[in-house]
Amino acid sequence: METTLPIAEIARRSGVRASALRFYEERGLIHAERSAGGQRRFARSTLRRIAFILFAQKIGLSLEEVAAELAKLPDGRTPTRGDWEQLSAAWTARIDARIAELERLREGLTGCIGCGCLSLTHCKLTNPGDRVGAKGPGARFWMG
Amino acid sequence: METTLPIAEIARRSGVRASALRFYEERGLIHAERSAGGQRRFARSTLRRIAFILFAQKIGLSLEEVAAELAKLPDGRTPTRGDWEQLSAAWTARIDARIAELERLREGLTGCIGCGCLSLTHCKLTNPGDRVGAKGPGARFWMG
DNA sequence: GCTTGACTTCAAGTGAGCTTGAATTTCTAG
DNA sequence: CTAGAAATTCAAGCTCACTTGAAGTCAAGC
Repeated sequence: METTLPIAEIARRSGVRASALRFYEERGLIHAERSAGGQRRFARSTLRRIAFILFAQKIGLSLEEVAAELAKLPDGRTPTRGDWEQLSAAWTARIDARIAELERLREGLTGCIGCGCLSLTHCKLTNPGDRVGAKGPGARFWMG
Repeated sequence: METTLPIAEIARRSGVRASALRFYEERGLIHAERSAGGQRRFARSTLRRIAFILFAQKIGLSLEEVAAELAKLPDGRTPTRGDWEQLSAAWTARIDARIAELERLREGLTGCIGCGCLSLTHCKLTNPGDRVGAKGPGARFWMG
């Protein structure tokens, strides 16, 4: 059983295109040994790293943020389950925050439709005379 | 009380930069009358339209999708509260779906860490011999 | 009338996250 | 050994959602 995998195999198993894998390597997100002829040879553990990247992207991290997270992994050894869990633990909060935001938006949608912004009747009452116009400049105060 | 507002005023009240407002107009998301000299004059109701755009973006719609939604509004008259509610009603489902996805991701994070992808111990048991590799090609089957 | 600031258009630039194409080299099966 | 599949690098291109800059016009106060 070979210990390393060529790029096409990693691409096939992860569902991530080879061009993207090269891009990730360039950005330092993954690493590959090289064959005698200079072709990439990925460790099996790279698959988990890629899974982590996809996961992180799904919950809204940029590649740069993912790189920062992955940089926290131990250098010498293959990461353990504990290593991964430590990395991902902090994300629960992030997911919760995003869920809370979406719930807030849904509230706005069914109720006031985003009080102070989208309502036609209610918010005219609470905000007579287009008072928001007097608040001065400020970026995107409607939505944060 | 003037019935229309210049671009800077709309920018100030909405928190959206003038360049973005011009961009939105170009894409047909908002509309402006023109002064004798060719300057944009926005109706007050444009503010609500912009709020709608920001709201839609927050829940993940592209500008193109927002344009499609806004195209459903009645042409002749200023949209009523009912018009807006009708537009935004369908989004509750979308928000719910996104929340459900995030909850699923959170599950994977605390439990198996995305079974079939991130676990080290458990998924080796349920998926011995790297079976995922035998499933053939397919894009991003890990995360959908 | 003049100055100043707000506004105009149009083209080009930005950044994230890749993809595509060209020219070339390496690997593998027969 | 050879054909052809798979890999390489490098530069350029793409989508989205804007921003920036240049060059010029409009509007309002003195």
